Amino acid sequence: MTGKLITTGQIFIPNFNIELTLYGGQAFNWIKIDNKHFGVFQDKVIKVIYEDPILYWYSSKPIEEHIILEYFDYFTDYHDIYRNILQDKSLSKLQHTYSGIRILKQDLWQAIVSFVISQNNNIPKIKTSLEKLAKLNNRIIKFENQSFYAFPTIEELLKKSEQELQACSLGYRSKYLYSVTQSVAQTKLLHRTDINAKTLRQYLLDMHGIGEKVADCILVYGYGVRNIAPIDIWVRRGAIETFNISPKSSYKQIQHYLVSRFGEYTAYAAQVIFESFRLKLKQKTT
DNA sequence: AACCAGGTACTAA
DNA sequence: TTAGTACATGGT
Repeated sequence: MTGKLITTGQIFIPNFNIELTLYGGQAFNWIKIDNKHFGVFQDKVIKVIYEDPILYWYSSKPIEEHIILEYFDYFTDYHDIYRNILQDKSLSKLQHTYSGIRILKQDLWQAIVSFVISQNNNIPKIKTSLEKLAKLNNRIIKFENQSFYAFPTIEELLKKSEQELQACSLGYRSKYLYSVTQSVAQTKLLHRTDINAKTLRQYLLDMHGIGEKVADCILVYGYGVRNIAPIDIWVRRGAIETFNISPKSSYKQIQHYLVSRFGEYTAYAAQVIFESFRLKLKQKTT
C-alpha cells in the first residue's frame, strides 16, 4: 500500500499532551525550538506544531501521510482509553493532567538502538549519545535553516567498530549495542513479517544487552504492542504505592498485576503511572 | 564527594 | 528463583 507523497498536513488530535508525549522518555529524537518540535525520522525531519485540537506537520521530504498518522497513534481511540483506565479508582487518584499522553509508534530499529542505550542512563544523556551516533555517518538533513543528522541505518552501524560506538559516550553499553546490531542483522528481525510479539520478545531477550525491560520498551514503543508495559524503576515504585503491592515483587509479578488490572490498556495505564511518579520526584528536587 | 539515571549480566546461595 | 554487585559516563 503506497499513498500519495506529501510534505505537510493537519491531524485532528484533541487534548493532546504533546510535551509529555515527545519528551517524557518514550522517544529521544525530538527537540523543541520555540513552539515547534523537530524530530528525525530515518532520513527525514518532521516539524510539528500543536494548537489544540490540530497537529500541524511539515516534512523535509515527501512522505506518506499514513506514516505520520500511525506514528501519532491516530487510529487509536484515546477517549475510550482514558475513559476506561480512569475508571480505576486508584489510578484516577493520580494526576488527571496526564490524560493527554499518547504512545508513539516508533520505527523498530530506532527503538531498538534507543532503548539499548537507555538502560541505567538519563534522558539528556541518551539524547546526546544518539546524536553522536547519528553524526558518525554525517548524513546531514537541512531543514528550515537547521542541520540534523539522519538516524544510522543498521547497515551503517554494522560497519562501525565497538571503539567507534564507545566514542559516543555509550559507556559499557557500547558492547551491548555492537552485539545487538549483529544479532538483529543475523536474525533479520527488521524484515520479518512472520513473527508475533511473543516470538519477537524472545528473540530480543536472547540478545546480549537486552533484558526484560528493554525488550518490553521495544515491543511497546517500536512494535505497537499495548497489552503489556515495561516495568522500570518509576512504574515499579508507582505500582507498589498506587496499588499497594509488595515491594519485593519481581518484574514479572508487577507486569502480570498490571496486565490483570488493565488488560489491553496496560501500556497506557503504565505511561500515566510512569509520568506521574517521575515528575513527582522532579518537583521535590527542584 | 557520593549518588543517580526508563538495567543487564554474572555469580553465589 | 532470588539477592547482591560491577559496569561507563556525565550531571547534580
